[in-house]
Amino acid sequence: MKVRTRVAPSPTGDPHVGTAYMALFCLAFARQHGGQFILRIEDTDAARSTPESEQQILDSLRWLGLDWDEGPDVEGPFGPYRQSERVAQGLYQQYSDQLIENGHAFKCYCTSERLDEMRKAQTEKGEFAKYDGQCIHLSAADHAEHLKSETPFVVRMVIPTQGTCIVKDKLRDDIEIDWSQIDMQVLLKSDGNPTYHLAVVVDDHLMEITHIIRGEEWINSAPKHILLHQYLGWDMPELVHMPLLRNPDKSKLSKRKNPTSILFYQRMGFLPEAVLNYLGMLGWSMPDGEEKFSFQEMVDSFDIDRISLGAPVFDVDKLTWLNGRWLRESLSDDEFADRLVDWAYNRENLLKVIPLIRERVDVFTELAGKASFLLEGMPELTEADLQIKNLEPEDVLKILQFALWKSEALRTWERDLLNDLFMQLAEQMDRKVRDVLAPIFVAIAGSPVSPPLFDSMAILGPDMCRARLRHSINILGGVGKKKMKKLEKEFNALGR
RNA sequence: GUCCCCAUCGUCUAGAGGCCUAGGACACCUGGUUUUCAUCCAGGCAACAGGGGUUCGACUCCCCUUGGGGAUGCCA
Repeated sequence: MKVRTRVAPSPTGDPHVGTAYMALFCLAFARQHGGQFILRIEDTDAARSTPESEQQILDSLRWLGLDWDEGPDVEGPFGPYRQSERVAQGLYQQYSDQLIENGHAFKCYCTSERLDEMRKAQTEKGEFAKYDGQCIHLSAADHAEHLKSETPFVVRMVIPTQGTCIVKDKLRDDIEIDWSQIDMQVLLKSDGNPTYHLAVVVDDHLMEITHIIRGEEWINSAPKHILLHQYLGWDMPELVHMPLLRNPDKSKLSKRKNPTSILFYQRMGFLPEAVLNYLGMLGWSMPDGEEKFSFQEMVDSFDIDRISLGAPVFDVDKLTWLNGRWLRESLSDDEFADRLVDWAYNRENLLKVIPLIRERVDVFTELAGKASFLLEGMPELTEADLQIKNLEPEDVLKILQFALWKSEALRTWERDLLNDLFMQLAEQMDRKVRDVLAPIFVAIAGSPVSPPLFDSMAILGPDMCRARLRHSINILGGVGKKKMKKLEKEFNALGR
């Protein structure tokens, strides 16, 4: 059997290190067995998917060297590799129809209001919230009537009313999940797009995926996937559920608490081989215990049974140490110079910076000091640096937190949009623009005197800016749980 | 609430019943090398969540408790 693995990110935000983590193990496993690794774009959520995000995912996985054998930009025999294009071919519709025909799925006309109420009532009774099956009993006449009145509908899958599903996972004992705990999953949304559950099953089968390596968060939906394979008469691929990367507080790694974007680590000046090495040592180890290893070395000694199931905390300190080793031990001076130029010390990057700096210098020697913040990581700040004229320390903290939230909501990171965003914030907070911007200047530029803020932020990019805002918030002692709730309330009251 | 997964130093991990007085690494502390700093070297601190079994013998196997996490969407 030829091994084929896949990673299937949805292009709905920044390229996540979790995606790279899964891709790394998929690739390592595939390479170890002389198999193939496929990149598939799961853009069935029309409202949230963007082409920019897709491009970033492609770029950052490629930056890491996680090259795919087939994907949206690499021709392959099982294309297209973008689900939206597969939707256009009517691929999922066809299987959805087949499932309905065979009595494995049904059309459901229930409104979201009714479903909300139903779930609420079930939860209150201490039950597992799931669809109550109302539309499963509809007669042919009922369906005809709905068809005539063009009632929007979804397609749901039929779930056994009793018994247990056994989920086989290569890394753990058999998992038993009662069918009563499985909802009659929507397969086709009312807009005609498939949900993840239908799309993943159809595509994995059609693309001849043999091993599904994915996050632990999917264990509970595995029964749906197994059942769909049965309904369609297909063989189920082998399952490997990887542990989830965690924040220092052990919750699932999230951008609210940590920089999660691969772009951030690139921007911070990490080497791709070090990042990959670090991801590889989370949940996996070399047989001889060596911590520094290249991807090829990982493949050469790869053994899926050496994956440990405890949830690893993503520790930037250790990544930094490892990156230092790569820098010192694996690069010649020549290569070091080349990498540095590739990274940021190049003409293209300089041309972004010069327009902001040239008016502010008289001789070249002044340049480094004024532009350094654009090439640095976290600015070195103390609490004293964040004492701002006209503002109480509480206000500074609040402004920074609000700025962070505002910036998290921003979809496209551009100068003018940033400008609008913070003008709006000042207005909503009923404060002078200058006062609101002052702490943000310090947090971003490391000094109250700096080139224009929004241009600088645009150059630094969203991840670096968010990280710096968070950095300053932490310097001020951070925001406790209680205070966070209060601030959140206040923030939401600002309106949009 | 219900279901599922997981559990070794603060963090990443080694450990497949006796090799464990639990090993390595990051972080931290101490000392050495270095004009300084960094690197490097040497050393130190620090863990088997708790309770029951099984066994001649449990970090390792089983059960319970606790803790953490996840799922519970017309998001993936």
